[in-house]
Amino acid sequence: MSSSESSRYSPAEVEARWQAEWDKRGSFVAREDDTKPKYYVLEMFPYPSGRIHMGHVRNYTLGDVVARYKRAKGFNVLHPMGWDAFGLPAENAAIERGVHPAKWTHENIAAMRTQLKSMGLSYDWAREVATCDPSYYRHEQKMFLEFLKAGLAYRKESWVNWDPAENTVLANEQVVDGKGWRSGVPVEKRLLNQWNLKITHYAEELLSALGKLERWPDKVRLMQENWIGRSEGLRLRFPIVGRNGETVEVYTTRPDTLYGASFVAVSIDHPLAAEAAKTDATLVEFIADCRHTGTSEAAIETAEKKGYATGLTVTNPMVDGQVLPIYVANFVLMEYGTGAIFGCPAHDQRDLDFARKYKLPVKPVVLPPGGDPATFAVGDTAYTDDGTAYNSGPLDGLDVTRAKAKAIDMMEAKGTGKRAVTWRLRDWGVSRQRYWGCPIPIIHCGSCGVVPVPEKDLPVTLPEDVTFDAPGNPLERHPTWKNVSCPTCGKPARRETDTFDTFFESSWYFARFASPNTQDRGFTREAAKRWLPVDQYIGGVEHAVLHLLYSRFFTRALRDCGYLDIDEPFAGLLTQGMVCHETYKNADKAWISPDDLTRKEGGGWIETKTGGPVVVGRSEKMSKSKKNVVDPAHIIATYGADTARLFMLSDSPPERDLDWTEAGIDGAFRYLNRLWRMVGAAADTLPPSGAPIPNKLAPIVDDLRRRAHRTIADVTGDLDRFHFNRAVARIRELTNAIAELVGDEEGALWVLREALEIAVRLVGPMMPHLAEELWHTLGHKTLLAGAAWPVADPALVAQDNVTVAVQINGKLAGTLELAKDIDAKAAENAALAMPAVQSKLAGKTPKKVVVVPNRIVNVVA
RNA sequence: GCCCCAGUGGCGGAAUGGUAGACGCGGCAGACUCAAAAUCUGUUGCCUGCAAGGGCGUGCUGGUUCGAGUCCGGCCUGGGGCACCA
Repeated sequence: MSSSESSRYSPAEVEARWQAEWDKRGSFVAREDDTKPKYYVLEMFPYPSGRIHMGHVRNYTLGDVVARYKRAKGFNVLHPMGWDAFGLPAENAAIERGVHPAKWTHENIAAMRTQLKSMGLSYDWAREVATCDPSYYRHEQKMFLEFLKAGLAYRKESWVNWDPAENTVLANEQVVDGKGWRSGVPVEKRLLNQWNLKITHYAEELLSALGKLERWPDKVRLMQENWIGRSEGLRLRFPIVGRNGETVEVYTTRPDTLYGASFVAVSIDHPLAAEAAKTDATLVEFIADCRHTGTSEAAIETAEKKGYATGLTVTNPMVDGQVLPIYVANFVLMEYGTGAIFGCPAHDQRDLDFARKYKLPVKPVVLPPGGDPATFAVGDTAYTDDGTAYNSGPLDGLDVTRAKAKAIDMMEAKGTGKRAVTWRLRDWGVSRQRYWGCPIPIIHCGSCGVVPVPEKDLPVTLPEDVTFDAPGNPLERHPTWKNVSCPTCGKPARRETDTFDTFFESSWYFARFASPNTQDRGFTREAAKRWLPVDQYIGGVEHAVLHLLYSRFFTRALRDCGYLDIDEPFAGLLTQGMVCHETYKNADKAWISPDDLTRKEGGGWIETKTGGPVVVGRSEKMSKSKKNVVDPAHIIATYGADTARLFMLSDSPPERDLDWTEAGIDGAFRYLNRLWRMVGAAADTLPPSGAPIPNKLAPIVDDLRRRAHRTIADVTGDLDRFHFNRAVARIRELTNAIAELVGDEEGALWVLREALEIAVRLVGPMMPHLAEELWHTLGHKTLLAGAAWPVADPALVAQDNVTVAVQINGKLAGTLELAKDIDAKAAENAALAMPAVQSKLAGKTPKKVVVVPNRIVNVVA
């Protein structure tokens, strides 16, 4: 090899070569080998949009480091990849470009598969699945029928979120700030017949099991806890005056404030409101008016609290003889609690606003600590904190907690109320009025009603001859597809034309991967038992309550239907941060791409095209709209996958946002080349391993070996805790130490081999192609991808001496080299003997000396 | 409004209550070169001093401690989640 050739590393050639080699040897095929402990690492599978983006690169790099590391540590690793292939972009492509969603999706999958393969990710591609494949979705049709039998799926007419841009229903989880999570268009309320999954059946379990998910981020657990939203309180019936036995049932978490009640309010959707409206035209108008108000954050924020007095009254079951008016109010939600509340203005801000507006009494019944019962009054701010009940008959003198308990006991004893737990979580509406999704296996018959498609007729596949030239669901207007005969009575019937929410597919794919693709069988219970739960799941935090909650629910539903034997799908969860990039605007305040910039002399940027000024904005998540996207394909083509991978790992901890910078990628590339040159230069001159070491070199050898083994210990610990950025730093330190010795003539030769090999092996999970290449440069004939993780020699990791800091009154005065585990008195004496300490003490006797073994001596003067 | 998280050099970030700033980026100086690129070496928290050294430093402010970036209280700023949830 000539020197000009050897001074340049060619990522494209080297990476392709090793990818082919791994592929040929089946290095990453998951085996049903029970002699090793299993480890299932999974990254959230992508939607096949057509090209990978930097978020994918980060996600899959993190997963691949874990997979390769665990493989080397002796685990039997399952690391699969697939495609979340149903969804709206495919249909939009069909509408805009006339390409069939299936064709568009499959082409995208092919393109993205090639891109992922160019990253050198250690997937078992034999287990690849695409959720739009009937061999995949037939199983979820079966699951749905099982859910139906088990009472976990039901059809119900209800007010749902309608996205007018996408012409479909959305689940509550898919509405963000009152807007569709993808379209960004305000959702409307529509009354529709929808299929629902009974996630609320598992509300208690989904909440309590969060405590057991020790390897999940607290943040995600907290978000799920808030989303599930458990509250304890009282359901209480208020008898309606003049209507024998009729009552309004309310839900409250503050039964201790019943003596301060001044009104009852019901939702505009409450049956009582509907009934009252029959004879009251003004109320009809009021209700219609309320429906107009949007559900967006801004609309709710500015919407007035409005009420309409029905003229009806109730008696307060807690307070003898008290009569309260019933209002219909725009702020009471039919979907939460009972759709009716009682208002205690003194101790609830919203009730207070309402009471002031409609001139209702405000009577305080909870006295703040130290408050004077004779003078305490509520002004514009309700008192919602703890205190002592007063003006409350039998509750007087009790604190809030005790008063609540007593009030509930009293109402239960009276038979008019019941202790109750209420959840914020609603059932999951899964019907979507779209084509590119899994058909819901149901037939509607005029005589038999809702009839499940018999199992022998599964899968119900999508028709291919559909048109997208009109708005609405193509399945609905297909000439023949929906016409079938009823499986029960044989009469003409109609197929369900809704499809499942695409979160349905991603709620069980992790289980699908447990079985090989060799047959069309979904997954077997045995295979699931072998591999599940996923040991480490990695993906974006944006799914904290969507996908992650649905999957936890699905796992329980599948467990109860006999598919699985576990409760939780993901034992460990790592939520990665976003990949960000600086943003730029030109003189017209339009976003411009970093590709359209030219560096100005003396710093700063100008717009290449116009030469105009550029304003640099803050770093934000890469997005097309802000034009701050960097295409991974260009980076990989220019620098290679290893450089991109190293950069993804080295600058930020995985859970934090990562700033993409040109300088950072250059730095990663520089390091890759440095390591490559270092090993290349050494390889020819290295003595054979095991050759005897000349005595005069022994101290150098000893020192570097200690550093190398220390690095093994540190990097191993860092990888175990996903501290990838620190692991990279430790490896760089080792290579720096090696580099210092390279100049040190013969010394280098004898110490290099072991240290270099260690560096190469440690960097293997991060830069697998380079490491494999260097492993072979160092003379190995086997693959590094199949090699065991290095083990630190405890004798070399142990230290004889330690550096101890010496402080005077907590301020650093100097350091001491002391034998490890030296006794405290000796350490104290050594510290007191230091000139710096002596001069500071100026002859005085220290008041106290604190000795922390092997760490610090603090002299208190 | 409620809940949560984070504030450390010019920048990304390191630091089981024990030497703040590892590692990298950027900067500066130098070597190599006709020159540049690449590479290598040194240096780089701030102030002060010729120097040895000294002083100040982890958003602000109190506290606990021999010792606080780290623990506790209050505040400020930024980010995230939830939001008529009774």
